[in-house]
Amino acid sequence: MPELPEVETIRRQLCAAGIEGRKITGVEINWYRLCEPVAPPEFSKRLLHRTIKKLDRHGKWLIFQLTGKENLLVHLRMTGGFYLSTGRLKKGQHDRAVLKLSGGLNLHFRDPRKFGRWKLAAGAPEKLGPDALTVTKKEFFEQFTKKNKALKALLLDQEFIAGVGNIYADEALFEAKLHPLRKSGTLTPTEREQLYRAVVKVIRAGVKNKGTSLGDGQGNFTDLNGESGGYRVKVKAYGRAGEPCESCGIPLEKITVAQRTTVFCPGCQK
DNA sequence: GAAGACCTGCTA
DNA sequence: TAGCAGGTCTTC
Repeated sequence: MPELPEVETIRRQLCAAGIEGRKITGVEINWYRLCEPVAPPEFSKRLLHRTIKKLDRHGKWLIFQLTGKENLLVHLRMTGGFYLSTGRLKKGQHDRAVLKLSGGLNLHFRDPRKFGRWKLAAGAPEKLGPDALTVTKKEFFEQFTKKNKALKALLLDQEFIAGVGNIYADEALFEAKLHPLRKSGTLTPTEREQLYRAVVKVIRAGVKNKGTSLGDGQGNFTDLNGESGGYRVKVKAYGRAGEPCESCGIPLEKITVAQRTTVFCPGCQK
């Protein structure tokens, strides 16, 4: 279920666990559609004996920078996640792949819904806008001139900003007091700035709280240690249709925008 | 745009 | 049992 903050949390924890600098000494792929652009046997062969130089991230993509010409790009999609084990390999029920690393560390990729994807590519993922965690106001405004569509659809568009998903899109629009169906081309400069600040604010809050801050108890995101976070800040819009807006008291409404469930306050968001 | 496809597990 | 899920791609 990861959006940018969840992916960033996993990245930081894998780095802290010392994944960088380790060599891939074994590869097991248990789901034939996991990898692109080649089938598991060839994919495994290309990963074997490479060293993870650095673990990077852009938007929702994890980028394993490897020695050699190709990098391993991982997208967790809806239910993907990593965890580590040591010693003799014991596979979990939903493990779709495992990388054995030097020093006896095993990196498991768990993904119940099998939506996650591993890619081998020369560079970074394509067709991504600026990363939502580090985007500058200037970049954000530049992106704005390129598209005119409903704000909710715009925020979910990874070519516009990389990393924002359904929860953080709703939270950012609530924070900015902007209606999800409002066309991006109608925003005043002040409103564009409000939206920029809101996006950065909710994404940073998510990262700070280890990606769990916006869970409302229903979410099942767990970090590397299987923890869902010791404290959480309640979401203000996502998943709260029918509840009173914490700002004006009017019940929040649920609509569908860009095929995604969208919750907003008809009183506050214009 | 909208709808379907990809998948499984959880909740109502 | 039906409906829903925090993502993205393909095809009208």
